[in-house]
Amino acid sequence: MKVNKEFVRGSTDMLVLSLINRKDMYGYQIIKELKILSENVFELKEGTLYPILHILEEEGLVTSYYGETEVKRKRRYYAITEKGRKQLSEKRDEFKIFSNAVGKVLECGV
Amino acid sequence: MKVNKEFVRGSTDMLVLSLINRKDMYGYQIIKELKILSENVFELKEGTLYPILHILEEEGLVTSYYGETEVKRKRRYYAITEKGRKQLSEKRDEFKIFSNAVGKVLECGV
DNA sequence: AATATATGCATAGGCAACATAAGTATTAGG
DNA sequence: CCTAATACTTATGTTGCCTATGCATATATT
Repeated sequence: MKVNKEFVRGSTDMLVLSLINRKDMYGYQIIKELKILSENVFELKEGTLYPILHILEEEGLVTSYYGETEVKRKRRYYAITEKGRKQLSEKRDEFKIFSNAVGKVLECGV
Repeated sequence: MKVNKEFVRGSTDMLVLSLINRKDMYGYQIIKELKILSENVFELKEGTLYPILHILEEEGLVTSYYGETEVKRKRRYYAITEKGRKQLSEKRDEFKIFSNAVGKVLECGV
């Protein structure tokens, strides 16, 4: 993790949803692709991600299923739901409001 | 507070330092001006801010003094230190890295 | 063949940042 | 005179995430 973890707090759900929104994904894959996409800024721990996925599923934002033929190793894939897409959209908007506000405060203090 | 509080977590110190960097300020004033500057996005609670100010002072990032003549009411003013300016600059850079990374992840998921 | 490394998932336990909430005291305005 | 705003303080609780560990399988290395 390249940045203070406290910054990331609160945006993890949104980031995970955003990845799953592209395509169905399994946990381990989410960790790897998030690291690559963010250019090593985000390095989710397994102990962080898996509980989040379980909660997202409980809340009906994603559904899950076992990957079939491709590999023998068990993989639980997650797919975003309509509710999840809506939530993602809201979070995305909220984040923009947030980061714009931070920008305003930081600029004036220069 | 217009946005999920969890987004704000981790950036509070930076925001407070940024305000104090403009000019010496007292606690109550910080709350009010932060609200105005951010256009109601950030609404710090007293129970959040004052402990933060005390910690910033302990860490040598700010110093404090009692306001003198202007008003009778006691006001503890906070001033940023050299160490505080350095810290602010680092946090600012970190936040840019963070928000750029979020941008990358969100964009690709559209 | 034995070992290490990567893949893949799971969960108990703890920390620290912040919110909640309540308290004290002074001043301004109706 | 009484309410609202100003100004600061502190205890207690919540929660998102990390740490740490465990399990199991597949691949690479030696």
